[in-house]
Amino acid sequence: MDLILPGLDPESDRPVFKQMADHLREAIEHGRLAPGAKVPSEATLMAHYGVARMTVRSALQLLQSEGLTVAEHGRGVFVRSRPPVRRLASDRFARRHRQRGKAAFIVETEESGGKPSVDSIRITEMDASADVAKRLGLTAQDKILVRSRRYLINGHPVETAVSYLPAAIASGTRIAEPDTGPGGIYARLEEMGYRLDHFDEEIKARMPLREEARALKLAPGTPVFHLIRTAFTEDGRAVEVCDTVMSSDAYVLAYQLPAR
Amino acid sequence: MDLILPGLDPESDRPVFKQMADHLREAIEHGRLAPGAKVPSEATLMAHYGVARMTVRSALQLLQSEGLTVAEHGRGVFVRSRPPVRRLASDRFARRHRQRGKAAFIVETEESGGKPSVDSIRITEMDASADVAKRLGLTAQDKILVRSRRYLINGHPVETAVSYLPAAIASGTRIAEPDTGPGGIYARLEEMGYRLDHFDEEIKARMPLREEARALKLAPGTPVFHLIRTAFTEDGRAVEVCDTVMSSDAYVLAYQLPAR
DNA sequence: AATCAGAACTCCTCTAGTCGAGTAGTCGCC
DNA sequence: GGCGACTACTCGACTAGAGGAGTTCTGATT
Repeated sequence: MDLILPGLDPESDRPVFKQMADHLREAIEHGRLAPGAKVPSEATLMAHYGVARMTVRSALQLLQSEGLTVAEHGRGVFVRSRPPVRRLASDRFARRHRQRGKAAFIVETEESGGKPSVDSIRITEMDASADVAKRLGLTAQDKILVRSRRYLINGHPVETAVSYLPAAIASGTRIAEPDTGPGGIYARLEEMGYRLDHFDEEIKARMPLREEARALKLAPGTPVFHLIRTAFTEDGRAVEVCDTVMSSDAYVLAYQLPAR
Repeated sequence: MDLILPGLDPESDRPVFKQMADHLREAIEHGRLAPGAKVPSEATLMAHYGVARMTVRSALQLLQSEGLTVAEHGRGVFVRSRPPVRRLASDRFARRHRQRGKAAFIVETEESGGKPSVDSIRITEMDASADVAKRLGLTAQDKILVRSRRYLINGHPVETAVSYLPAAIASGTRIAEPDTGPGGIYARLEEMGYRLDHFDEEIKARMPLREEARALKLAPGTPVFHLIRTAFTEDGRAVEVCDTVMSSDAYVLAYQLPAR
Protein backbone atom coordinates (compact mmCIF):
# COMPACT_ATOMS: atom_id res chain seq x y z
CA MET A 1 0.00 0.00 0.00
CA ASP A 2 2.90 2.34 -0.64
CA LEU A 3 1.24 4.26 -3.43
CA ILE A 4 3.24 7.26 -4.53
CA LEU A 5 1.22 10.29 -5.52
CA PRO A 6 2.59 13.47 -7.09
CA GLY A 7 2.36 16.78 -5.28
CA LEU A 8 0.04 19.61 -6.22
CA ASP A 9 0.94 22.04 -8.95
CA PRO A 10 0.52 25.49 -7.39
CA GLU A 11 0.96 27.11 -10.82
CA SER A 12 -1.97 25.25 -12.31
CA ASP A 13 -5.36 26.90 -12.20
CA ARG A 14 -6.94 23.49 -12.08
CA PRO A 15 -8.69 23.21 -8.71
CA VAL A 16 -6.84 21.27 -6.04
CA PHE A 17 -9.52 18.62 -5.65
CA LYS A 18 -9.50 17.95 -9.37
CA GLN A 19 -5.72 17.62 -9.40
CA MET A 20 -5.98 15.11 -6.58
CA ALA A 21 -8.65 13.19 -8.47
CA ASP A 22 -6.41 13.25 -11.54
CA HIS A 23 -3.58 11.66 -9.61
CA LEU A 24 -5.76 8.92 -8.22
CA ARG A 25 -7.50 8.33 -11.52
CA GLU A 26 -4.17 8.02 -13.24
CA ALA A 27 -3.02 5.49 -10.63
CA ILE A 28 -6.19 3.47 -11.16
CA GLU A 29 -5.97 3.54 -14.93
CA HIS A 30 -2.34 2.48 -14.89
CA GLY A 31 -2.96 -0.32 -12.47
CA ARG A 32 -0.91 1.08 -9.62
CA LEU A 33 -4.22 0.93 -7.81
CA ALA A 34 -5.65 -2.39 -8.91
CA PRO A 35 -9.34 -3.26 -8.83
CA GLY A 36 -10.33 -4.01 -5.26
CA ALA A 37 -7.36 -2.11 -3.85
CA LYS A 38 -7.86 0.36 -1.06
CA VAL A 39 -7.52 4.02 -1.93
CA PRO A 40 -5.53 6.01 0.65
CA SER A 41 -7.79 7.13 3.48
CA GLU A 42 -9.12 10.64 3.79
CA ALA A 43 -6.74 11.31 6.66
CA THR A 44 -3.77 10.07 4.64
CA LEU A 45 -4.68 12.23 1.69
CA MET A 46 -5.24 15.27 3.94
CA ALA A 47 -1.74 14.83 5.30
CA HIS A 48 -0.13 14.11 1.94
CA TYR A 49 -1.63 17.08 0.18
CA GLY A 50 -1.98 19.37 3.17
CA VAL A 51 -5.61 20.18 2.52
CA ALA A 52 -8.85 20.18 4.46
CA ARG A 53 -11.07 17.19 4.75
CA MET A 54 -13.79 18.58 2.51
CA THR A 55 -11.28 19.02 -0.29
CA VAL A 56 -10.26 15.39 -0.05
CA ARG A 57 -13.88 14.38 -0.03
CA SER A 58 -14.59 16.42 -3.15
CA ALA A 59 -11.85 14.54 -4.96
CA LEU A 60 -13.11 11.16 -3.81
CA GLN A 61 -16.66 12.17 -4.64
CA LEU A 62 -15.60 12.95 -8.18
CA LEU A 63 -14.02 9.55 -8.67
CA GLN A 64 -17.07 7.88 -7.27
CA SER A 65 -19.37 9.75 -9.62
CA GLU A 66 -17.19 8.54 -12.47
CA GLY A 67 -17.81 5.00 -11.36
CA LEU A 68 -14.15 4.35 -10.58
CA THR A 69 -14.41 3.78 -6.83
CA VAL A 70 -16.85 2.73 -4.17
CA ALA A 71 -16.78 3.97 -0.59
CA GLU A 72 -17.58 1.55 2.20
CA HIS A 73 -18.57 3.15 5.45
CA GLY A 74 -16.08 2.33 8.16
CA ARG A 75 -13.80 0.36 5.84
CA GLY A 76 -12.40 2.67 3.24
CA VAL A 77 -12.63 3.60 -0.40
CA PHE A 78 -11.88 0.90 -2.91
CA VAL A 79 -11.20 0.71 -6.61
CA ARG A 80 -14.24 -0.77 -8.31
CA SER A 81 -13.81 -4.25 -9.59
CA ARG A 82 -16.03 -4.84 -12.54
CA PRO A 83 -18.28 -7.82 -12.03
CA PRO A 84 -18.33 -10.51 -14.70
CA VAL A 85 -20.44 -9.25 -17.53
CA ARG A 86 -23.07 -11.17 -19.31
CA ARG A 87 -23.22 -10.94 -23.03
CA LEU A 88 -26.63 -10.70 -24.63
CA ALA A 89 -26.35 -12.13 -28.10
CA SER A 90 -28.57 -11.07 -30.93
CA ASP A 91 -29.94 -14.57 -31.42
CA ARG A 92 -31.05 -14.87 -27.82
CA PHE A 93 -34.71 -14.98 -28.74
CA ALA A 94 -34.35 -17.47 -31.56
CA ARG A 95 -37.02 -20.15 -31.61
CA ARG A 96 -34.51 -22.96 -31.15
CA HIS A 97 -33.67 -21.57 -27.73
CA ARG A 98 -37.25 -21.09 -26.81
CA GLN A 99 -38.09 -24.67 -27.71
CA ARG A 100 -35.50 -26.08 -25.37
CA GLY A 101 -37.93 -25.29 -22.64
CA LYS A 102 -36.37 -22.63 -20.52
CA ALA A 103 -36.62 -18.87 -20.58
CA ALA A 104 -33.81 -16.98 -22.25
CA PHE A 105 -32.47 -15.52 -19.02
CA ILE A 106 -32.25 -18.85 -17.23
CA VAL A 107 -30.45 -20.64 -20.04
CA GLU A 108 -27.90 -17.93 -20.67
CA THR A 109 -27.07 -17.47 -17.03
CA GLU A 110 -26.62 -21.18 -16.37
CA GLU A 111 -24.44 -21.50 -19.44
CA SER A 112 -22.14 -18.82 -18.14
CA GLY A 113 -21.94 -20.57 -14.78
CA GLY A 114 -24.21 -18.35 -12.71
CA LYS A 115 -27.25 -19.12 -10.60
CA PRO A 116 -30.24 -17.31 -12.09
CA SER A 117 -33.28 -16.34 -10.11
CA VAL A 118 -36.34 -14.20 -10.55
CA ASP A 119 -38.23 -12.35 -7.87
CA SER A 120 -40.70 -9.52 -7.25
CA ILE A 121 -43.07 -11.01 -9.81
CA ARG A 122 -46.19 -8.90 -9.99
CA ILE A 123 -49.04 -9.17 -12.41
CA THR A 124 -51.69 -6.50 -12.81
CA GLU A 125 -54.11 -5.28 -15.38
CA MET A 126 -54.53 -1.62 -16.27
CA ASP A 127 -55.36 0.87 -18.97
CA ALA A 128 -52.73 1.27 -21.64
CA SER A 129 -50.39 4.20 -21.22
CA ALA A 130 -50.03 6.37 -24.29
CA ASP A 131 -46.59 5.08 -25.18
CA VAL A 132 -47.38 1.41 -24.69
CA ALA A 133 -50.69 1.72 -26.52
CA LYS A 134 -48.90 3.23 -29.48
CA ARG A 135 -46.31 0.50 -29.60
CA LEU A 136 -48.93 -2.23 -29.36
CA GLY A 137 -51.26 -0.53 -31.80
CA LEU A 138 -54.01 -0.15 -29.21
CA THR A 139 -56.10 2.72 -27.92
CA ALA A 140 -56.13 4.18 -24.43
CA GLN A 141 -59.37 2.29 -23.78
CA ASP A 142 -57.76 -1.09 -24.23
CA LYS A 143 -56.76 -3.08 -21.19
CA ILE A 144 -53.19 -4.21 -20.75
CA LEU A 145 -51.72 -7.10 -18.81
CA VAL A 146 -48.63 -5.94 -16.95
CA ARG A 147 -46.02 -8.46 -15.80
CA SER A 148 -43.13 -7.06 -13.83
CA ARG A 149 -40.23 -8.96 -12.32
CA ARG A 150 -36.61 -8.69 -11.31
CA TYR A 151 -33.79 -10.92 -12.49
CA LEU A 152 -30.85 -11.87 -10.30
CA ILE A 153 -27.58 -13.70 -10.89
CA ASN A 154 -26.09 -15.41 -7.84
CA GLY A 155 -28.51 -13.42 -5.74
CA HIS A 156 -27.32 -10.13 -7.17
CA PRO A 157 -29.98 -8.11 -9.03
CA VAL A 158 -29.03 -7.22 -12.59
CA GLU A 159 -32.21 -6.34 -14.39
CA THR A 160 -35.81 -5.34 -13.90
CA ALA A 161 -38.34 -6.01 -16.60
CA VAL A 162 -41.94 -5.03 -17.21
CA SER A 163 -43.88 -6.71 -19.98
CA TYR A 164 -47.05 -5.25 -21.42
CA LEU A 165 -49.42 -7.45 -23.39
CA PRO A 166 -52.92 -6.78 -24.71
CA ALA A 167 -55.30 -8.18 -22.10
CA ALA A 168 -57.37 -9.48 -24.98
CA ILE A 169 -54.55 -11.88 -25.74
CA ALA A 170 -52.97 -12.69 -22.42
CA SER A 171 -55.67 -12.38 -19.79
CA GLY A 172 -56.63 -15.68 -18.22
CA THR A 173 -53.74 -17.53 -19.83
CA ARG A 174 -50.64 -18.86 -18.19
CA ILE A 175 -48.95 -15.56 -19.11
CA ALA A 176 -51.05 -14.00 -16.37
CA GLU A 177 -49.71 -16.44 -13.79
CA PRO A 178 -46.49 -15.99 -11.83
CA ASP A 179 -44.90 -19.03 -13.47
CA THR A 180 -45.36 -18.79 -17.20
CA GLY A 181 -43.98 -22.29 -17.75
CA PRO A 182 -41.19 -23.61 -19.97
CA GLY A 183 -39.91 -21.18 -22.57
CA GLY A 184 -41.60 -18.22 -20.94
CA ILE A 185 -44.03 -15.69 -22.38
CA TYR A 186 -42.83 -16.12 -25.93
CA ALA A 187 -43.31 -19.89 -25.92
CA ARG A 188 -46.87 -19.42 -24.60
CA LEU A 189 -47.64 -16.84 -27.27
CA GLU A 190 -46.49 -19.19 -29.99
CA GLU A 191 -48.56 -22.04 -28.57
CA MET A 192 -51.53 -19.75 -28.76
CA GLY A 193 -50.92 -19.26 -32.43
CA TYR A 194 -49.04 -15.99 -32.38
CA ARG A 195 -46.01 -17.02 -34.43
CA LEU A 196 -43.26 -14.59 -33.63
CA ASP A 197 -41.30 -13.06 -36.45
CA HIS A 198 -38.95 -10.49 -34.99
CA PHE A 199 -38.30 -8.09 -32.13
CA ASP A 200 -37.52 -4.40 -32.29
CA GLU A 201 -35.20 -3.23 -29.57
CA GLU A 202 -34.62 0.36 -28.62
CA ILE A 203 -31.71 1.15 -26.35
CA LYS A 204 -30.96 4.18 -24.27
CA ALA A 205 -28.33 4.72 -21.64
CA ARG A 206 -28.80 7.07 -18.72
CA MET A 207 -28.26 7.45 -15.02
CA PRO A 208 -30.71 5.43 -12.94
CA LEU A 209 -33.69 6.89 -11.15
CA ARG A 210 -33.61 6.50 -7.42
CA GLU A 211 -35.90 3.49 -7.37
CA GLU A 212 -33.90 1.82 -10.11
CA ALA A 213 -30.67 2.33 -8.22
CA ARG A 214 -32.31 0.75 -5.20
CA ALA A 215 -33.88 -2.17 -7.05
CA LEU A 216 -30.63 -3.03 -8.80
CA LYS A 217 -28.38 -2.18 -5.84
CA LEU A 218 -26.33 0.02 -8.12
CA ALA A 219 -23.13 1.64 -6.93
CA PRO A 220 -23.06 5.40 -7.47
CA GLY A 221 -21.73 6.25 -10.90
CA THR A 222 -23.24 3.22 -12.60
CA PRO A 223 -25.45 4.03 -15.57
CA VAL A 224 -28.23 1.76 -16.78
CA PHE A 225 -29.34 0.43 -20.11
CA HIS A 226 -32.97 1.18 -20.74
CA LEU A 227 -34.18 -1.27 -23.33
CA ILE A 228 -37.63 -1.39 -24.88
CA ARG A 229 -38.38 -4.48 -26.89
CA THR A 230 -41.46 -4.99 -29.02
CA ALA A 231 -42.38 -8.47 -30.24
CA PHE A 232 -43.97 -8.78 -33.67
CA THR A 233 -45.83 -11.74 -35.11
CA GLU A 234 -45.47 -12.97 -38.64
CA ASP A 235 -48.50 -10.98 -39.69
CA GLY A 236 -46.92 -7.79 -38.38
CA ARG A 237 -48.89 -7.43 -35.20
CA ALA A 238 -47.19 -6.20 -32.01
CA VAL A 239 -48.07 -8.58 -29.19
CA GLU A 240 -45.73 -7.61 -26.40
CA VAL A 241 -43.72 -4.64 -25.21
CA CYS A 242 -41.01 -5.33 -22.67
CA ASP A 243 -39.45 -2.44 -20.82
CA THR A 244 -36.26 -3.44 -19.06
CA VAL A 245 -33.68 -1.59 -17.03
CA MET A 246 -30.30 -3.26 -16.72
CA SER A 247 -27.23 -2.52 -14.71
CA SER A 248 -24.76 -1.38 -17.34
CA ASP A 249 -21.84 -3.10 -15.75
CA ALA A 250 -23.50 -6.47 -15.75
CA TYR A 251 -24.11 -6.50 -19.49
CA VAL A 252 -22.61 -6.20 -22.89
CA LEU A 253 -25.22 -6.14 -25.61
CA ALA A 254 -24.38 -7.71 -28.93
CA TYR A 255 -26.23 -7.34 -32.21
CA GLN A 256 -25.75 -8.35 -35.75
CA LEU A 257 -26.55 -5.88 -38.51
CA PRO A 258 -27.03 -6.76 -42.14
CA ALA A 259 -24.74 -5.03 -44.60
CA ARG A 260 -26.91 -5.70 -47.62
CA MET B 1 -40.63 30.80 -10.21
CA ASP B 2 -42.72 30.31 -7.11
CA LEU B 3 -41.76 26.72 -6.59
CA ILE B 4 -43.12 25.26 -3.38
CA LEU B 5 -40.84 22.79 -1.63
CA PRO B 6 -41.77 20.68 1.39
CA GLY B 7 -39.96 21.12 4.68
CA LEU B 8 -37.47 18.67 6.13
CA ASP B 9 -38.61 15.65 8.05
CA PRO B 10 -36.69 15.76 11.35
CA GLU B 11 -37.91 12.25 12.17
CA SER B 12 -36.38 10.73 9.08
CA ASP B 13 -32.90 9.33 9.32
CA ARG B 14 -32.37 10.16 5.67
CA PRO B 15 -29.65 12.82 5.52
CA VAL B 16 -30.82 16.38 5.08
CA PHE B 17 -29.05 16.90 1.78
CA LYS B 18 -30.65 13.79 0.34
CA GLN B 19 -34.08 14.92 1.48
CA MET B 20 -33.51 18.24 -0.25
CA ALA B 21 -32.39 16.46 -3.40
CA ASP B 22 -35.51 14.28 -3.19
CA HIS B 23 -37.74 17.35 -3.12
CA LEU B 24 -36.06 18.92 -6.09
CA ARG B 25 -35.92 15.66 -8.03
CA GLU B 26 -39.58 15.14 -7.43
CA ALA B 27 -40.32 18.64 -8.68
CA ILE B 28 -38.28 18.00 -11.82
CA GLU B 29 -39.86 14.64 -12.52
CA HIS B 30 -43.35 16.00 -12.09
CA GLY B 31 -42.67 18.98 -14.31
CA ARG B 32 -43.06 21.64 -11.62
CA LEU B 33 -39.49 22.42 -12.59
CA ALA B 34 -39.55 22.18 -16.36
CA PRO B 35 -36.50 21.54 -18.53
CA GLY B 36 -34.49 24.73 -18.76
CA ALA B 37 -36.07 26.19 -15.63
CA LYS B 38 -33.90 27.71 -12.98
CA VAL B 39 -33.52 25.77 -9.75
CA PRO B 40 -33.76 27.98 -6.65
CA SER B 41 -30.38 29.53 -5.85
CA GLU B 42 -28.11 28.22 -3.15
CA ALA B 43 -28.95 31.24 -0.98
CA THR B 44 -32.68 30.66 -1.43
CA LEU B 45 -32.38 27.02 -0.50
CA MET B 46 -30.23 27.85 2.54
CA ALA B 47 -32.93 30.20 3.76
CA HIS B 48 -35.81 27.85 2.97
CA TYR B 49 -34.30 24.83 4.68
CA GLY B 50 -32.25 26.66 7.30
CA VAL B 51 -29.05 24.77 6.50
CA ALA B 52 -25.45 25.62 5.73
CA ARG B 53 -24.27 26.35 2.26
CA MET B 54 -22.27 23.13 1.95
CA THR B 55 -25.39 21.13 2.66
CA VAL B 56 -27.23 22.86 -0.15
CA ARG B 57 -24.30 22.25 -2.43
CA SER B 58 -24.25 18.54 -1.58
CA ALA B 59 -27.88 18.28 -2.62
CA LEU B 60 -27.27 20.13 -5.88
CA GLN B 61 -24.16 18.05 -6.50
CA LEU B 62 -26.21 14.89 -6.19
CA LEU B 63 -28.75 16.04 -8.75
CA GLN B 64 -25.98 17.04 -11.10
CA SER B 65 -24.32 13.65 -10.82
CA GLU B 66 -27.66 12.10 -11.70
CA GLY B 67 -27.69 14.11 -14.87
CA LEU B 68 -30.79 16.06 -13.88
CA THR B 69 -29.33 19.55 -13.66
CA VAL B 70 -26.46 21.66 -14.92
CA ALA B 71 -24.83 24.47 -12.98
CA GLU B 72 -23.75 27.61 -14.81
CA HIS B 73 -21.21 29.70 -13.00
CA GLY B 74 -22.62 33.12 -12.19
CA ARG B 75 -26.05 32.33 -13.62
CA GLY B 76 -27.62 29.57 -11.62
CA VAL B 77 -28.52 25.91 -11.69
CA PHE B 78 -30.88 24.78 -14.42
CA VAL B 79 -32.91 21.69 -15.14
CA ARG B 80 -31.30 19.85 -18.00
CA SER B 81 -33.16 19.93 -21.26
CA ARG B 82 -32.50 16.79 -23.21
CA PRO B 83 -31.23 17.56 -26.67
CA PRO B 84 -33.04 16.04 -29.62
CA VAL B 85 -31.97 12.46 -29.92
CA ARG B 86 -30.91 10.73 -33.04
CA ARG B 87 -32.13 7.28 -33.69
CA LEU B 88 -29.70 4.79 -35.14
CA ALA B 89 -31.69 2.25 -37.06
CA SER B 90 -30.55 -1.29 -37.56
CA ASP B 91 -30.51 -0.95 -41.33
CA ARG B 92 -28.24 2.06 -41.23
CA PHE B 93 -25.43 0.21 -42.94
CA ALA B 94 -27.52 -1.37 -45.65
CA ARG B 95 -25.97 -1.29 -49.09
CA ARG B 96 -28.77 0.79 -50.55
CA HIS B 97 -27.82 3.65 -48.25
CA ARG B 98 -24.16 3.28 -49.00
CA GLN B 99 -24.81 3.43 -52.71
CA ARG B 100 -26.59 6.74 -52.49
CA GLY B 101 -23.16 8.22 -52.15
CA LYS B 102 -22.97 9.69 -48.70
CA ALA B 103 -21.70 8.32 -45.44
CA ALA B 104 -24.29 7.00 -43.02
CA PHE B 105 -23.79 9.77 -40.51
CA ILE B 106 -24.26 12.57 -43.03
CA VAL B 107 -27.43 11.15 -44.54
CA GLU B 108 -29.13 10.42 -41.26
CA THR B 109 -28.31 13.77 -39.75
CA GLU B 110 -29.52 15.74 -42.76
CA GLU B 111 -32.70 13.71 -42.86
CA SER B 112 -33.45 14.63 -39.28
CA GLY B 113 -32.83 18.29 -40.07
CA GLY B 114 -29.41 18.76 -38.51
CA LYS B 115 -26.15 20.05 -39.94
CA PRO B 116 -23.59 17.26 -39.79
CA SER B 117 -19.87 17.82 -39.67
CA VAL B 118 -16.75 15.84 -39.02
CA ASP B 119 -13.53 17.11 -37.52
CA SER B 120 -10.32 16.02 -35.82
CA ILE B 121 -9.66 13.53 -38.59
CA ARG B 122 -6.38 11.78 -37.94
CA ILE B 123 -4.88 8.87 -39.79
CA THR B 124 -1.96 6.87 -38.51
CA GLU B 125 -0.48 3.46 -38.88
CA MET B 126 0.60 1.30 -35.97
CA ASP B 127 1.00 -2.19 -34.60
CA ALA B 128 -2.20 -3.96 -33.80
CA SER B 129 -3.26 -3.90 -30.16
CA ALA B 130 -4.14 -7.29 -28.74
CA ASP B 131 -7.87 -6.67 -28.75
CA VAL B 132 -8.04 -5.24 -32.25
CA ALA B 133 -5.74 -7.94 -33.63
CA LYS B 134 -8.02 -10.59 -32.21
CA ARG B 135 -11.12 -9.03 -33.67
CA LEU B 136 -9.52 -8.66 -37.10
CA GLY B 137 -7.93 -12.08 -36.98
CA LEU B 138 -4.40 -10.68 -37.17
CA THR B 139 -1.26 -11.06 -35.10
CA ALA B 140 0.53 -8.41 -33.07
CA GLN B 141 3.07 -8.11 -35.87
CA ASP B 142 0.53 -6.93 -38.40
CA LYS B 143 0.25 -3.26 -39.15
CA ILE B 144 -3.04 -1.46 -38.70
CA LEU B 145 -4.41 1.66 -40.32
CA VAL B 146 -6.08 3.83 -37.70
CA ARG B 147 -8.64 6.46 -38.70
CA SER B 148 -10.01 8.58 -35.92
CA ARG B 149 -12.53 11.39 -36.19
CA ARG B 150 -15.23 13.24 -34.33
CA TYR B 151 -18.80 13.74 -35.49
CA LEU B 152 -20.82 16.85 -34.75
CA ILE B 153 -24.43 17.87 -35.25
CA ASN B 154 -25.05 21.59 -35.57
CA GLY B 155 -21.54 22.14 -34.27
CA HIS B 156 -22.22 20.09 -31.17
CA PRO B 157 -20.02 16.99 -30.77
CA VAL B 158 -21.97 13.76 -30.36
CA GLU B 159 -19.60 10.95 -31.19
CA THR B 160 -15.96 10.02 -31.57
CA ALA B 161 -14.97 7.10 -33.72
CA VAL B 162 -11.77 5.20 -34.36
CA SER B 163 -11.61 2.71 -37.21
CA TYR B 164 -8.97 0.02 -37.41
CA LEU B 165 -8.27 -1.69 -40.73
CA PRO B 166 -5.52 -4.09 -41.75
CA ALA B 167 -2.82 -1.97 -43.37
CA ALA B 168 -2.50 -4.71 -45.95
CA ILE B 169 -5.96 -3.78 -47.17
CA ALA B 170 -6.30 -0.07 -46.59
CA SER B 171 -2.84 1.43 -46.80
CA GLY B 172 -2.34 3.66 -49.80
CA THR B 173 -6.04 3.66 -50.68
CA ARG B 174 -8.51 6.46 -50.32
CA ILE B 175 -9.39 5.02 -46.91
CA ALA B 176 -6.05 6.36 -45.74
CA GLU B 177 -6.94 9.87 -46.86
CA PRO B 178 -8.88 12.40 -44.81
CA ASP B 179 -11.77 12.40 -47.28
CA THR B 180 -12.74 8.83 -48.00
CA GLY B 181 -15.16 9.90 -50.71
CA PRO B 182 -18.84 9.13 -51.30
CA GLY B 183 -20.25 6.35 -49.19
CA GLY B 184 -17.31 6.35 -46.83
CA ILE B 185 -15.00 3.52 -45.81
CA TYR B 186 -17.54 0.81 -46.48
CA ALA B 187 -18.20 1.94 -50.04
CA ARG B 188 -14.43 1.96 -50.72
CA LEU B 189 -14.03 -1.51 -49.28
CA GLU B 190 -16.76 -2.85 -51.52
CA GLU B 191 -15.22 -1.19 -54.57
CA MET B 192 -12.03 -2.99 -53.71
CA GLY B 193 -13.82 -6.29 -53.82
CA TYR B 194 -14.55 -6.79 -50.14
CA ARG B 195 -18.28 -7.41 -50.34
CA LEU B 196 -19.68 -6.74 -46.91
CA ASP B 197 -22.04 -9.23 -45.37
CA HIS B 198 -22.81 -8.12 -41.87
CA PHE B 199 -21.58 -6.17 -38.86
CA ASP B 200 -21.27 -7.30 -35.28
CA GLU B 201 -21.94 -4.58 -32.75
CA GLU B 202 -21.04 -4.77 -29.12
CA ILE B 203 -22.51 -2.17 -26.81
CA LYS B 204 -21.48 -1.10 -23.36
CA ALA B 205 -22.63 1.85 -21.30
CA ARG B 206 -20.43 3.53 -18.76
CA MET B 207 -19.36 6.90 -17.42
CA PRO B 208 -16.98 8.74 -19.73
CA LEU B 209 -13.27 9.01 -19.19
CA ARG B 210 -12.00 12.51 -18.73
CA GLU B 211 -10.83 12.90 -22.30
CA GLU B 212 -14.12 11.58 -23.60
CA ALA B 213 -16.08 14.03 -21.50
CA ARG B 214 -13.95 16.80 -22.92
CA ALA B 215 -14.10 15.67 -26.54
CA LEU B 216 -17.88 15.31 -26.43
CA LYS B 217 -18.47 18.33 -24.17
CA LEU B 218 -20.52 16.13 -21.88
CA ALA B 219 -22.39 17.59 -18.95
CA PRO B 220 -21.58 15.86 -15.66
CA GLY B 221 -23.81 12.87 -15.11
CA THR B 222 -24.03 11.91 -18.78
CA PRO B 223 -23.00 8.34 -19.52
CA VAL B 224 -21.70 7.24 -22.89
CA PHE B 225 -22.38 4.37 -25.22
CA HIS B 226 -19.23 2.50 -26.08
CA LEU B 227 -19.86 0.66 -29.29
CA ILE B 228 -17.47 -1.69 -31.04
CA ARG B 229 -18.46 -2.67 -34.54
CA THR B 230 -16.73 -5.30 -36.63
CA ALA B 231 -17.38 -5.50 -40.36
CA PHE B 232 -17.40 -8.94 -41.99
CA THR B 233 -17.17 -9.76 -45.67
CA GLU B 234 -19.19 -12.43 -47.38
CA ASP B 235 -16.36 -14.90 -46.98
CA GLY B 236 -16.33 -14.34 -43.23
CA ARG B 237 -13.28 -12.15 -43.01
CA ALA B 238 -13.20 -9.22 -40.55
CA VAL B 239 -12.03 -6.13 -42.45
CA GLU B 240 -12.72 -3.29 -40.07
CA VAL B 241 -13.19 -2.64 -36.39
CA CYS B 242 -14.79 0.65 -35.42
CA ASP B 243 -14.61 1.79 -31.83
CA THR B 244 -17.02 4.62 -31.13
CA VAL B 245 -17.97 6.56 -28.04
CA MET B 246 -21.29 8.36 -28.18
CA SER B 247 -23.01 10.80 -25.92
CA SER B 248 -25.86 8.76 -24.49
CA ASP B 249 -28.31 11.59 -24.56
CA ALA B 250 -27.81 12.24 -28.24
CA TYR B 251 -28.72 8.72 -29.29
CA VAL B 252 -31.26 5.98 -29.17
CA LEU B 253 -29.99 2.77 -30.70
CA ALA B 254 -32.45 0.54 -32.51
CA TYR B 255 -32.00 -3.05 -33.57
CA GLN B 256 -34.07 -5.77 -35.04
CA LEU B 257 -33.72 -9.31 -33.70
CA PRO B 258 -34.95 -12.41 -35.46
CA ALA B 259 -37.43 -14.55 -33.54
CA ARG B 260 -36.90 -17.64 -35.64
C1' DA C 1 -8.30 -20.86 23.74
C1' DA C 2 -12.31 -18.16 23.24
C1' DT C 3 -14.66 -14.01 24.17
C1' DC C 4 -15.64 -9.43 25.07
C1' DA C 5 -14.55 -4.37 25.58
C1' DG C 6 -12.38 -0.76 23.93
C1' DA C 7 -9.40 1.85 21.04
C1' DA C 8 -8.28 3.25 16.59
C1' DC C 9 -9.47 3.89 12.21
C1' DT C 10 -12.63 4.48 8.55
C1' DC C 11 -16.19 7.26 5.95
C1' DC C 12 -20.68 10.30 6.65
C1' DT C 13 -23.12 14.50 7.72
C1' DC C 14 -23.18 19.06 8.77
C1' DT C 15 -21.83 23.90 10.39
C1' DA C 16 -20.08 28.53 9.52
C1' DG C 17 -17.43 30.93 7.53
C1' DT C 18 -13.70 33.14 3.53
C1' DC C 19 -12.26 34.49 -0.94
C1' DG C 20 -12.83 34.19 -5.92
C1' DA C 21 -14.92 34.72 -10.33
C1' DG C 22 -18.62 34.89 -13.82
C1' DT C 23 -23.22 37.33 -15.03
C1' DA C 24 -26.47 40.87 -15.42
C1' DG C 25 -28.60 44.91 -14.44
C1' DT C 26 -28.48 49.90 -13.10
C1' DC C 27 -27.01 54.33 -13.21
C1' DG C 28 -24.24 58.14 -14.23
C1' DC C 29 -21.08 60.25 -17.33
C1' DC C 30 -19.57 61.64 -21.80
C1' DG D 1 -27.55 57.26 -27.33
C1' DG D 2 -23.54 54.70 -26.01
C1' DC D 3 -20.26 53.32 -22.79
C1' DG D 4 -18.11 52.13 -18.54
C1' DA D 5 -18.20 51.59 -13.47
C1' DC D 6 -20.48 49.76 -9.85
C1' DT D 7 -23.27 46.50 -7.49
C1' DA D 8 -25.99 42.60 -6.49
C1' DC D 9 -26.42 38.01 -7.32
C1' DT D 10 -24.84 33.67 -8.83
C1' DC D 11 -21.92 29.36 -8.36
C1' DG D 12 -16.86 27.52 -7.34
C1' DA D 13 -13.14 26.37 -4.18
C1' DC D 14 -11.53 25.86 0.17
C1' DT D 15 -10.75 25.97 5.37
C1' DA D 16 -11.27 24.21 10.05
C1' DG D 17 -13.75 22.40 12.76
C1' DA D 18 -17.85 19.17 15.10
C1' DG D 19 -20.26 14.71 16.18
C1' DG D 20 -21.87 10.21 14.34
C1' DA D 21 -21.68 5.52 12.92
C1' DG D 22 -19.69 1.35 10.94
C1' DT D 23 -15.39 -1.79 10.90
C1' DT D 24 -11.29 -3.85 12.49
C1' DC D 25 -7.69 -4.80 15.43
C1' DT D 26 -5.88 -5.57 19.97
C1' DG D 27 -5.44 -6.65 24.49
C1' DA D 28 -7.39 -8.10 28.77
C1' DT D 29 -10.33 -11.18 30.93
C1' DT D 30 -12.46 -15.40 31.60
